[in-house]
Amino acid sequence: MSRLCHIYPILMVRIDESWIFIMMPVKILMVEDEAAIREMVCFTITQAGYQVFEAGCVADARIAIADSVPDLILLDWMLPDVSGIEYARTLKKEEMTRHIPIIMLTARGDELDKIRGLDMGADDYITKPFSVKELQARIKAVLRRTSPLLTEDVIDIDGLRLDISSHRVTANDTSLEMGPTEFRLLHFFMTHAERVFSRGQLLDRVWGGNVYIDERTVDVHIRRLRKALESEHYDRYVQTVRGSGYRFSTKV
Amino acid sequence: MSRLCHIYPILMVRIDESWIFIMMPVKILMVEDEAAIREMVCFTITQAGYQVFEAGCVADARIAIADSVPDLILLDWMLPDVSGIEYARTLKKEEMTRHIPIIMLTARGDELDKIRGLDMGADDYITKPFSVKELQARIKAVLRRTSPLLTEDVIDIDGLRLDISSHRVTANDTSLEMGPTEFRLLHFFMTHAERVFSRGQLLDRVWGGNVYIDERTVDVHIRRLRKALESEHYDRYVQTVRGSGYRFSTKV
DNA sequence: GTTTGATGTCACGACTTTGTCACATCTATC
DNA sequence: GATAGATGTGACAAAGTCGTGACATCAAAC
Repeated sequence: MSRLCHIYPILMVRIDESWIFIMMPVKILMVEDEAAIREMVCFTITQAGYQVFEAGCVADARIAIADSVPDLILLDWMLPDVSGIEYARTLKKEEMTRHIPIIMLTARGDELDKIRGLDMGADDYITKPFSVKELQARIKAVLRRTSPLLTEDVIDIDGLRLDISSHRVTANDTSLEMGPTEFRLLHFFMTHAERVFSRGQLLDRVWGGNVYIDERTVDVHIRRLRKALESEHYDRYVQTVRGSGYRFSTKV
Repeated sequence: MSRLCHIYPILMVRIDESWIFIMMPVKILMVEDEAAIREMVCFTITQAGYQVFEAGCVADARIAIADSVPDLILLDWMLPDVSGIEYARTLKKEEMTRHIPIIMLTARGDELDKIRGLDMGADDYITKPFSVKELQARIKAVLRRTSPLLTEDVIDIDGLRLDISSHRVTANDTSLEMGPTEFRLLHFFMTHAERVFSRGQLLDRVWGGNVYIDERTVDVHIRRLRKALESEHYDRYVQTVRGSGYRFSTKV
């Protein structure tokens, strides 16, 4: 049990006396300088079953994202170094981060219209102070709108079907055999299709982070995944992006 | 009585002067903050032969579900922390819980349409106050509709037949001998086919939970079950999913 | 009291998975 | 086309996972 937690991306949430385990958790990055709000938000979204990591300023956020791409960013608009608005624009322009949904946190309601007017590409806005319920609701709504596959039990992309509850991968009704790591890797790819991930980011999201593994190991597992998919010619979906990493894509 | 209830998922129900034993009871989680209603519903559905566990709020419900996945959830729509509607939506999106049928409890009839309009994925609705018989009927109906095998007395999957009342397993009219634990294990598998269960989950559902047993014991009983099934070549339905657990499946 | 059958634990061996490495192949650039 | 850097590929040892038979214990039945 403890071993699993180290090796696999399982989130353990302690609530009172018992532990909850979450497979392949959704990662949320919170960028906020006020420690009090950070703590409150952190608690809230951990309770809701997400994995959170925090940054107090844009510089820290950049470092955090380089290590691990989040599935959603909560971004305060007043930050010590760069304004949240500017940073959101930057994120939406860069290839690596443009797909990540952003929820902006604003201090007062009357700023909301001003910020909205600036249109820096955020997917939703929430004004402080907000209730726990409101935040959870907005996170869920944004994730459902922008990344519907994240919470699906059966993911079917162009005939390649991954079923989590029966732990099976089928291609045009042919069952495909693969190891646990390849299964997790494919799951991550299918829930994050059309996006490029570096080896380090894949190690973080598929292997669970905090693991010191040679990045070239990812290459080998990519190879094994391709081998598992090649009998039904789905290996062409696992694409190499030279100099950057890998991508799962149905195009080309 | 107390020992039986702890070690095995056997429910003892007293009717008049005699005890009735129910194998592998259906687990129902009730989420409701009013203690009076909770008590009444608890009594009602225990009488009907189900096993109930209660939660006063959504936070408690989460803990309860993490320990043991129920077969049905009775969900009040007004709860202290998160509204029942929101929680129902959450449950229906997460892979672990999406297949669990939900019956919503509403305080007054005139709210019913409003709630129904929100369509949070509940399988049925019932308005307070309700009669004992009505609740029992709806539970039965929902279970029959969503998990037909759970309420069956005889389950037949591809020639493998399990008869609960006569406590017998036959394969193509050949009687198969197995121990009580293997029988319960097979029953659980056949009512939850095509899904992978970890050793911990099997211990919880087949052994009755709250028991500190070495997880490897599950392996041994899987072995005994396979041995019992192998004469008629049904052992191939009991499949190992490396790194995850076991699955009962007619495929491959 | 003895027998019988069921059950949980253990030890051993077979098998699978996994990270690393060495070498082959490819690609961009000069 | 020569070069350097990046990626693909097969092999391997170590670690992990699972199957299997044996055994001690316990409770019920005789």
